[in-house]
Amino acid sequence: MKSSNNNDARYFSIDKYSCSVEATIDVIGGKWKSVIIYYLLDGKKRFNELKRLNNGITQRMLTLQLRELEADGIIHREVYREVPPKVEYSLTEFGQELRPLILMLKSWGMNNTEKVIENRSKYTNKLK
Amino acid sequence: MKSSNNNDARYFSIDKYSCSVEATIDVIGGKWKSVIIYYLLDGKKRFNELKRLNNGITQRMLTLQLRELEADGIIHREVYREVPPKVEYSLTEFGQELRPLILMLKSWGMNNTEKVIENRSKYTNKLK
DNA sequence: CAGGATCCTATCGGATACTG
DNA sequence: CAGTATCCGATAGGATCCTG
Repeated sequence: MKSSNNNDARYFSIDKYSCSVEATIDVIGGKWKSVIIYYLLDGKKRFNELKRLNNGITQRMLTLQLRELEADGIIHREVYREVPPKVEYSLTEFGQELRPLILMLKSWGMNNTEKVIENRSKYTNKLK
Repeated sequence: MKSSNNNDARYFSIDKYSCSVEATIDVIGGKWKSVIIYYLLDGKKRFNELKRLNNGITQRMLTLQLRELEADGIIHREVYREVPPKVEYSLTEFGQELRPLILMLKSWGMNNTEKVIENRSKYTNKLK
């Protein structure tokens, strides 16, 4: 979470969403969230583990995204009082309900990303 | 599209995506795209029609999002040479392949948005 | 190890005015 | 009607340094 003030756009009411598609995207959208959830589908992960899996994400962004997912009730954050510290992230039961959705995102991407890339370059060339 | 220069982040190769989930989100993510696609599921729509349906979207943003969806091969833009001008947007065959995904986004949102909102406010209060 | 705190830039996205 | 063009503030996101 960015801060605890109530101006945060994430804390508007349900009326904020004119379409429920938008609401779902608000939960799993953004550059990293759906990928984080994807990696949590097969079990809990530690902070640095997630950082390695999400190639290129910075500590700051990972922290922010994890906090938002936690706030939405999608993931659980378990802190072990040890030295050195150990924190494990896992999907909540509620978060598990995203499984079919995330798997479909994965599947669509595997089947169609190449075509998208190809379309984009064709379109760019057509503009010239 | 923002411009025709090749620095545009959208024109990186497939290697840009470390996970295919990320690639899919790049196509349907953002604040408006999935909603636009949702409204196109039941047939072609004109520009201002989409503008009205996407409550609050500005002309500028609608144009930008439509151009990107067109570049990715998701939608088709049909221009009628009339006065006043008439432009119709529709899903391509490729875009139709997103149907199950979009419907699942819609369905998840309908079933779970209230709980998300509730979780968020609980979380915020816990922080105080 | 798992972050918090700062600082900074780039992109997102809105407001307004104009046009073929 | 369906856009462009321009300006601007807000937010996303990265780099770096610090710490229990």
